[in-house]
Amino acid sequence: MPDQIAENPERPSAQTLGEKCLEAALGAIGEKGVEQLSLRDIARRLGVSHQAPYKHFASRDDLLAEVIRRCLQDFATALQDSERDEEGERLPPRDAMLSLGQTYLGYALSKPLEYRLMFGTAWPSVARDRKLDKDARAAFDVLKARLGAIRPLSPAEALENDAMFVWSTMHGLASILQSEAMTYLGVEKAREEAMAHYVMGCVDQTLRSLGYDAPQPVGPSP
Amino acid sequence: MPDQIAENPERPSAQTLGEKCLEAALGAIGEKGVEQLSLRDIARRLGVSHQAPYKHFASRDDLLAEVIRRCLQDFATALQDSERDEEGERLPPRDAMLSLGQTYLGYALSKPLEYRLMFGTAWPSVARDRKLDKDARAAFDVLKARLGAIRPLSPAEALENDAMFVWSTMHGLASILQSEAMTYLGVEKAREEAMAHYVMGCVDQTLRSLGYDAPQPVGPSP
DNA sequence: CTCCAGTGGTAGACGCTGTCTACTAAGAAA
DNA sequence: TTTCTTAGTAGACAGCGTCTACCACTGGAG
Repeated sequence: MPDQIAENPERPSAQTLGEKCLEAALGAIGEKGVEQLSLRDIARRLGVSHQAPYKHFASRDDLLAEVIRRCLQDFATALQDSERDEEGERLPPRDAMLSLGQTYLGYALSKPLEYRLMFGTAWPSVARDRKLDKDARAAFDVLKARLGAIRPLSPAEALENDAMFVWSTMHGLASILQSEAMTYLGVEKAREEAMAHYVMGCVDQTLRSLGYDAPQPVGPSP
Repeated sequence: MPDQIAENPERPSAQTLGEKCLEAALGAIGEKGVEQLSLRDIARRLGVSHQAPYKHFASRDDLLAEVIRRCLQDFATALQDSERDEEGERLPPRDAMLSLGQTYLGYALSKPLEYRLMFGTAWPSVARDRKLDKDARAAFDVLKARLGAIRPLSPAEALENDAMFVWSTMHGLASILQSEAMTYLGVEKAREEAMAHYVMGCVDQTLRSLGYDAPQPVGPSP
């Protein structure tokens, strides 16, 4: 059972097909939706036999899980990178938090395909075995750390609660925006952006009232 | 093209199979997930030929869309009913709003299957033709009306903005709770409920600071 | 009464899918 | 040289949605 191939880049051509499969899968999902993802289709796209992809992925769901993992890692990296500005300078904690929100929403809107794949689709059952949860947790940890930077004295549990509130709203808003929900609720496209901005303002205001107003430096006493 | 059958209950036996299909579909989805929903499977469950369901539904997606519609209607009714207490008495506006939140989350948790079907799965493409959006809008309208009851003087646009914030958070929280997200983020089951309660408290507090504190009676001036 | 159209069911076929098994060619290792 | 692994091919099978054809029953119109 291969199952764990395509990890260490030894030979160039050997790994290429597995990698090409991942790319092609993302493209295929973009064209026809994740429901229509078919191993035979991507084999056809790559001009190989319908069985070739099985040398790199144990099953259709295995390929899908791997695609999702790439997305999760890319997403977590984007969130992490939002801590610094264009010049690579670390932003002050509060600005970093706002930047995180912008990045989160921007990612969901600019890569709706990937976002839906990560958070809008039921993960294939093999996701558990493939330890996808570890990659998902990385993204949530960025959020917790960002809040913790503003209030380093807060207990971890309080930070986690607040992070859950922020995540809930951001995730809900992103889900609504990237689905056609706004459209079939009768909201015109022009107002969508304004509404999204408003909702984010609500989160900001709530955080402020929760004490995430100004950066709280580490106190002098132990 | 039949397409619009199973609407008016004329003969008892004629409509039964269509209805049975809907029930069986909901059951099948509960057992094997919406991805695995198969017309042939439900035909088998009902002991009829693999083509019999096609006399009542034009396609697999058509059946699925109809299932979703039933869920949406049931959901909207539940939200609407939350306006009254056990004795059928109308709650005061603010209490009605809180009751709506409880009902929303309770529905998502007690009927995760239906909730995911409505808001967690990509609607089949025929949903547009079948005018599912009308049913979805009914649920959102309940929320807007509930907020409007507290602040009858607010312009519709402001109410819609605030409704979007409430909906975003509630939807995000519900999505997170009914997926296994909390589990693979390492939150133990015991804390889940407390976190959900905390997040709802955040929404409540935000609404309060937005002026939805006390019921605002209709003013005397036009 | 007869005819005939519509309605709800059956059966068969087609092309698609995932996946199992067997086979082959190339290269590395013994 | 022989043998083992790897990455590909090809064939087969069952399950799926859906198209088409066929059959039985109903209820009116003539």
